[in-house]
Amino acid sequence: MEWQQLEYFHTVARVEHFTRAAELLSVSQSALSRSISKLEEELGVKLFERKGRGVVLNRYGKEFYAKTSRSLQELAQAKQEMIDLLDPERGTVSLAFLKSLGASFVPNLVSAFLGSCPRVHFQLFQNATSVMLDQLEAGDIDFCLSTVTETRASIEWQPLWTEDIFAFVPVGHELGNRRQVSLQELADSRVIALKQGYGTRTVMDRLYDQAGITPKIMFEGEEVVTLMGFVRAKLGITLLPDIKGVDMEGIVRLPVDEPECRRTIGLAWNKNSYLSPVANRFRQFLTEYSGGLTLAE
DNA sequence: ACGTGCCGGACGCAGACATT
DNA sequence: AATGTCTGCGTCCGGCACGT
Repeated sequence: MEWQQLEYFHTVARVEHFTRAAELLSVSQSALSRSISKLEEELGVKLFERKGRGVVLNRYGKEFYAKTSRSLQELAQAKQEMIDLLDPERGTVSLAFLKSLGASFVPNLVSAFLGSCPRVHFQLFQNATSVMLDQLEAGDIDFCLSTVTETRASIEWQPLWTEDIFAFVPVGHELGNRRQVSLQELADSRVIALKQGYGTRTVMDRLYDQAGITPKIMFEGEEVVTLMGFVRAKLGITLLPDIKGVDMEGIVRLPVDEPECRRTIGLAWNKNSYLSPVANRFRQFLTEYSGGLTLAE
């Protein structure tokens, strides 16, 4: 049984006329007649009563029509969803990103993209970098916007920009009045860190390793706001990029001069997965958008 | 008798598949 | 890769049934 046969059958059933149905379907009347005959033969039952100059569904035809209607609707809907998904003006982009980019960068990025493609739908996720890369490998998302750390065989990274990482210490800390510090000078301070798996945590671990220091990790968290709360409560220091929208009361931000503390933010995608036209368009847009930001800074 | 509509045979074309 | 064969689906056209 073919999808086309069902489409022919439903058209004839609706208009109750072979010739008019054939016109609607852009086939000859005889071709339509044969197609319906073949369907009836396959089902082993006649579906139409030949009545005068037209045809009407018999009780078997009515039954078959009712049972196949939902399937046809679902197929038509699935077809339309595929068309929408692939339409660069209307598709869906699924993007996972770092929580630290959720305060302003990603909202502004999405807003700017929707300015040129208002009908595009976004699916947004926030997770640790390793989780997002797992999602990419599984084909659950199109892109991951994160700290460039892990390299995996199936993942392609496009670095977008680099940003400084600062030491955040509580007001009253012994180095709180310094204009800049080295990581070595912070070696004795207890550390409030992001959990393992977060890209920025990986960067932090590498920096401490580079400085030959084993960090005294006092607390591991998932939210920047929580980490800052612990710092404010004088429970330790943390290393993070300068994140907009975080309450800095009771906290001092210190540039770190040794070792060079920076992280690279990049866009990752699965090079073995199909990227829809709208996803490709978004990637191109993001490249230009982040390039403009870098120039502006 | 004529017009209209369905059916079915003949034939052509294109794609799938097997063979060389 | 080229060629031959098979198969499915299309059109064309004549036959038949039925309504006016």
